[in-house]
Amino acid sequence: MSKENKYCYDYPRPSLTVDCVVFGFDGLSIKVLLINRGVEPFKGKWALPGGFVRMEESIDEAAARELKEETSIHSIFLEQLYTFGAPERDPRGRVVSVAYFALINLHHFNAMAGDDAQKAQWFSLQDFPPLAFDHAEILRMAVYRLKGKIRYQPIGFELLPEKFTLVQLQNLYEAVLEMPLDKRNFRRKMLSTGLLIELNEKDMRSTRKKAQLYQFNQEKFNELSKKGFNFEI
Amino acid sequence: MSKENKYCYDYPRPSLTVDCVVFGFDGLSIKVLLINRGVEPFKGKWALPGGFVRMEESIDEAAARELKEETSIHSIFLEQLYTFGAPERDPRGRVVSVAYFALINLHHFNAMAGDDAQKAQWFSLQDFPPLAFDHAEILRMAVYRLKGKIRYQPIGFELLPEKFTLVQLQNLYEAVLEMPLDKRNFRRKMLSTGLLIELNEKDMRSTRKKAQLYQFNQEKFNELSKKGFNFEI
DNA sequence: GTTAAAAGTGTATTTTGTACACTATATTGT
DNA sequence: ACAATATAGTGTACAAAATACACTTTTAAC
Repeated sequence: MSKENKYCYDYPRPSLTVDCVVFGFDGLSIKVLLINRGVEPFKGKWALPGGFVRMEESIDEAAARELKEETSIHSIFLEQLYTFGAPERDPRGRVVSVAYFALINLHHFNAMAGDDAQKAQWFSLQDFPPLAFDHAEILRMAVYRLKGKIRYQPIGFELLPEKFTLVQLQNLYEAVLEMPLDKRNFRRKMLSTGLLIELNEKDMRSTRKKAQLYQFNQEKFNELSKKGFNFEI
Repeated sequence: MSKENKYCYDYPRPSLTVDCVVFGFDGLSIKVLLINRGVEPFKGKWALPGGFVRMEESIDEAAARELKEETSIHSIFLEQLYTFGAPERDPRGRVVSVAYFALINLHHFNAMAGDDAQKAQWFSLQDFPPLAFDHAEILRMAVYRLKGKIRYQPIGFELLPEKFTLVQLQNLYEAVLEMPLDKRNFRRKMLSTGLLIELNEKDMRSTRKKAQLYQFNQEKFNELSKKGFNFEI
């Protein structure tokens, strides 16, 4: 059981895995990253990146490690979602899985993963293949969490490049919430949080009018959070 | 690993436990139910009720079973909170624990548990003993969840008897949120949800003016929830 | 019947949310 | 060079919700 085995109870026990729901945003819609399984069970099927938790690592560490091993993704927003433990969820036997919820911006992903992760592919949330195990249920819960959380935590910025325009930010919110938002009201509300740094630059990618660039003010958010400030959009 | 062992991977694996944070309300303050441990490690210390997950049961079932075994409590509000998996959280070795979050009203508890659960005791959240393992951290997260959730989900009713007065309900909210609330605003807001059934009875326990009794309208809440209604206090 | 304890009630003000349409700027095409 | 076009950016009126605030009613105890 462990080096310090004073009170060992050797009950039969479930295996423990982690599974990561990684969301990305391409400017138009939210995508989820799936892996084509190379081994049985569900060989050839699409699944969430994940794997077994090792004895010496925390489950947070296991999630980060598996994500890196399977997709080359590292150093991104990653938090625990929910633990799935129905007895028959895995045909290999009793496997309990701690699901994680991750956000990445696709430019960051392309830089990091490159052609490294051939088995990984982004899928639209409106149109994705059948998933292995109970991963469809995990994905459903992750989408629900994302929709809920983006309204009261400034996590949307994790899905955008460091410098972004208000139009990009609004497109992101509209994609996540699956509803149109009023441009003027959205801008007023977002700017009134005081969490956007207005940069001395314009967005050079546009072929039309250049948009103002902003950056998320993480320090200010941390500071305000301590004082009980609540982000709400 | 299991009867159907086609793809068995026999990695060393963590043990899996469940721990339940049970909250009760005595009319004045929120209490948490703790168990005095009869066995090592932490023998004689106070801990959250919980125990090992069995091979054939889901983790939800394990939480309900352990709660019943250790405190005689059954059929109460019980939902998953978070999974704790730091490698050194248990001196017995690698033990990952799925924490649950439960609400019960104390009259219900007394009827159910009676003198059965001598080892169990209610403690104030302001003044509780040192806890075994990382249970203080689990409790901290449960309190945080309770405070957050009571504002956007009608879970407070789980802590009250079936029939309650608005004064009782307000006292509960004030105890959970640790802040005074305005009586008239609270009543208006609560009644405007349409989720309270006004009963044709008065509270007979008071020796002064009798208060109107209400009951939570679960069916109406279910119905409204389907239509995207949001409870908010 | 006076007192005391607890329940119950309404309004004015401030803040926040919502609905809504045009102007400004930079590039493209002629 | 100028007209057309695509995108960014801007303000106000109205409705709804949150907040602040103090007295009256009821019932039992004495």
